[in-house]
Amino acid sequence: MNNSKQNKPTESEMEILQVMWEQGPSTVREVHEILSETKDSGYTTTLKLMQIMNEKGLLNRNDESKTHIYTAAVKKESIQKQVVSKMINGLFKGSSAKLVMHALGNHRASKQEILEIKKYLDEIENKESFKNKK
Amino acid sequence: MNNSKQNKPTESEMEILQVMWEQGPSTVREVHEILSETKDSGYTTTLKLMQIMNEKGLLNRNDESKTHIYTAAVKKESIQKQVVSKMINGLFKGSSAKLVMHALGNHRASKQEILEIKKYLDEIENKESFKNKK
DNA sequence: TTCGTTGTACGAAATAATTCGTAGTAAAGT
DNA sequence: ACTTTACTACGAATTATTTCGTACAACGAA
Repeated sequence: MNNSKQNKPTESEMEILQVMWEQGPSTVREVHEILSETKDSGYTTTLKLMQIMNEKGLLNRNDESKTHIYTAAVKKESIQKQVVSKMINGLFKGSSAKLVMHALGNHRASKQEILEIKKYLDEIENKESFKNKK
Repeated sequence: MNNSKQNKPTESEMEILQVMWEQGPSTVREVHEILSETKDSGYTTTLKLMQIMNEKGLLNRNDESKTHIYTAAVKKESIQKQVVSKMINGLFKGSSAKLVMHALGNHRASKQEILEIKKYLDEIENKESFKNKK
């Protein structure tokens, strides 16, 4: 069933996943090109990493043609969830509210975003009271 | 100047910091005791880690008495900020709102917490419009 | 004083993660 | 056909992190 679980990506693997989520299916060269903008490890390093990630089930690979095409095998949302959870439980002792305020405190959100969040909060509240009524 | 920067704690170091923030100044034994509840490495492992953290400037140490007393040398808030920022920039591409909704989506917040967040959002909005008026 | 207990120090082994060198292969140019 | 170029594979070196064994010092009890 959940094959996307349990293998939590390392730091470098995360960097690669982030590129893949942005770019969609890519070759090693493409990924490496983007990575090089902010990092200076060699091409074979990226290659090796992606091979490992394939073994781990983090990436899928199509090797029909000589130049292989990789695809993210884990959903961004699932990793986000994993990371956020860990953070709430560890650093914020279970209080998502604390995390939320920290997030908003450090990265000023636009008016537009604030509205969205409020709307979202309303939805949650409604769901809550609905549940309580049942 | 900023000696609390640059040395980002490793995974295990974070665990120790979390204990220290909860408990305040502690001995190695005290920290280790708590850690053992969820982990099974030996006493000297914790000791070594804390010694390293002291060298790195993550912990301060009072060694007047035979049994040394350690204290967190970095503020919880500063590490939280660091971690949250990294996450927003990496996983959430700069949108704190996205992170916020993920956080709230995964960890149901209490009515009380939701109110707090709303209040906080109002404050932000006000600050914003104040700034704009100037 | 002599033990047993509780500590620290610290080298070094074990493990994890990252990085690269080198070999080999297919495709494209000349 | 030969050379260059663009790939993959993969072992192995390097570096980072975690873990522990062992030595030794201080302290309190017998």
